[in-house]
Amino acid sequence: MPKNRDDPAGLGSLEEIDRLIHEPARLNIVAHLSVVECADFLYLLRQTGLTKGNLSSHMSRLEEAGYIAVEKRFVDKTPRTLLRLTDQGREAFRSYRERMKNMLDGLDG
Amino acid sequence: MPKNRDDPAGLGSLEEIDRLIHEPARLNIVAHLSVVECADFLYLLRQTGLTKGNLSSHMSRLEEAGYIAVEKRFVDKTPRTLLRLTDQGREAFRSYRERMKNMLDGLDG
DNA sequence: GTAAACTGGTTTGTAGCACAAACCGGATAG
DNA sequence: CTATCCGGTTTGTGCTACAAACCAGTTTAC
Repeated sequence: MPKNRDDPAGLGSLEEIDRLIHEPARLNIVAHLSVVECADFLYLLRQTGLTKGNLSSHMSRLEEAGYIAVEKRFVDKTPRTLLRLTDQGREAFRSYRERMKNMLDGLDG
Repeated sequence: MPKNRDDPAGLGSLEEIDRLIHEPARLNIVAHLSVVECADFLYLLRQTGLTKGNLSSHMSRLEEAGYIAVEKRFVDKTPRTLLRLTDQGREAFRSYRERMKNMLDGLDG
């Protein structure tokens, strides 16, 4: 790993951190999606512990960024919103984890 | 590691994330301090790439939280500000890293 | 001298954002 | 008909990260 005189802690990667993913609420959402492939609004609501409004707005932000795809359907007359990570979102998350891990690993011998 | 039916991704720890440390600018500062034990303002300014105002205000927040100790001295008629992690700050950072690592490790098999 | 520029920061103003409360359309219950 | 629940969205607000402006003191130029 590159860790030279000007970057003794190997922390250069911190400057390029993706804040859209770094935010805990969204990190929570994205991490859950990364493991289940597809989840509905209510499932994420329970798992993340977010409020509905919060989940909704973070969902919108992730969608605008192209990190998740949102599909709204009706099942038995009631709406159901399905979320899934896009390839772009999956890659962004992979990259985020890599950076973060590099930083954390670089610190404790 | 506890990873039960209600927390399939082992993400419970995200709810207790220390936002004071999680913020990239401060994570940057704290991580640097964790590795050098003691640094002055100008060194951190260069290493972190923050502006002076930014570094100053984050420094204040970390100090108020008791995470760092700030010592202001005069050296050759010019002011010098030294920062170092307190035991509390060191422990908070250790805990942060642990949570973060657990989460990241729990995701990629 | 004294004015101008530099040094080592701090304070101030503002734009953005996370959060929860209030809201909303539709389905179901009484 | 009214009320209540379901599955969310929109709105209001308080916080905060950020950089620009500022400031006390020091060195340099003249």
